[in-house]
Amino acid sequence: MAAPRRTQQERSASTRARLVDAAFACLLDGGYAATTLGAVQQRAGVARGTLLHHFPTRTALMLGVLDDIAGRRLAVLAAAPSGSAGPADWDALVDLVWDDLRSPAFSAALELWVAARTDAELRAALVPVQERLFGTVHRSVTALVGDADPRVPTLVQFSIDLLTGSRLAGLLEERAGTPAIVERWRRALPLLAAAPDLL
Amino acid sequence: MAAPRRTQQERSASTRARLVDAAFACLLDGGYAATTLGAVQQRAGVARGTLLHHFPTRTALMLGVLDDIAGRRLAVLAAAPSGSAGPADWDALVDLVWDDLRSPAFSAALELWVAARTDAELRAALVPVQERLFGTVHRSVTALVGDADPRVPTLVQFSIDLLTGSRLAGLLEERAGTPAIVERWRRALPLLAAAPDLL
DNA sequence: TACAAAACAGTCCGATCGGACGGTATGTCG
DNA sequence: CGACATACCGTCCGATCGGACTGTTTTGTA
Repeated sequence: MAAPRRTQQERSASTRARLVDAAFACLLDGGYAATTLGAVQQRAGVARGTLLHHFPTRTALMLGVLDDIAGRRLAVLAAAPSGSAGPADWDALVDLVWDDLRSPAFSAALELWVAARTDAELRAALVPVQERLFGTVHRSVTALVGDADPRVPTLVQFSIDLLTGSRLAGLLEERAGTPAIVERWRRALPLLAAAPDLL
Repeated sequence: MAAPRRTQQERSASTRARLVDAAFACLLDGGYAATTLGAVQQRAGVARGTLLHHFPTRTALMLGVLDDIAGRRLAVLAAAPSGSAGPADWDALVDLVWDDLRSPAFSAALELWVAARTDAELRAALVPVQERLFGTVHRSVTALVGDADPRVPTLVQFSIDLLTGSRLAGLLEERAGTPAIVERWRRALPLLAAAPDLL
């Protein structure tokens, strides 16, 4: 063993991380239903009892994954360059959102999301996270573009929703036209930003 | 019994329909995982053997539901008024898509969709249906708007994707700002349609 | 009216699920 | 160093899953 001495906190955190990572991986390539205690346990190289020690129920494990995903997405946003005070950088906005949507985290989050629709406990935990995430995304992305214009929030929401829908349509199989759509939306954004009579 | 005489085909079709409806309902309020043979059987008021007689496997049952959903959505599109040759009716486009997205069929389809990401057999059956559906939606909706302008397909795709993303965000809990976003997109569409330099 | 086929019914089975539990090793602190 | 807490481990259990199976009723045909 290369780790001769580790504090309890280190041991615990390390195992927890391994479990969350394993669950995330299971979620990604097997979906919510296939993310069973056995599969996660095996993937993490950990005994059954260990898993249930850190996460007393399956839902608790899912919430752990959720926190992890949310944390990572928030970290990405925090690392994004905040408003350069220059002209609204719509390209950067599209890049930021689009990259996020194409990350594995989105697929895993989608699994949890859809599962939460019919699982009260999961939904109860997911809704606040979602709101916090939406709020932060919106704030972070608005900072990228500037908020002098009252139309900015609307255009940001347009972009998020449009790209999300686009990503969802390409979930099963890459849609041929998607890159073109994203590219055209890039060009459409400044037009709308300049349009005088858009509320 | 009010049905004194029914041909085999009628009986069979009726039971099949009951099974599909029951599976659809299960999918809707329990999700994919909770749509078990037992639940469907019980909901349809049918014995186990009957279910497996009509649908030899669970996946076959899901494919039955898929066909049903696809058929209904296609029927709605077929019933939509085709191009009145008047000026592009963007409002009708938004209505058509938005109504479809808010129907229960969308939630059920989403369950199948997400499940298909990690289920090869389901995906193999879903991808062609999806393409046919997308194509028909696009064609039907384009007919509603007219295709004189080469920018129309892009704007149609923009609308579908944007509304889809908006709907997804409101899946767990109605997002407060969603109606406003839809309303603003209604106003944005003609602006983009009139913009000269949008490819 | 006799009979084959198809719809329908109910029971059974191996596999697997989430989770409970008691026991062991490993850090932590008086 | 000894008592304690916490991380880790492996086995067991009731419930439930998908689906195989055999028998019964209903229907169309000869």
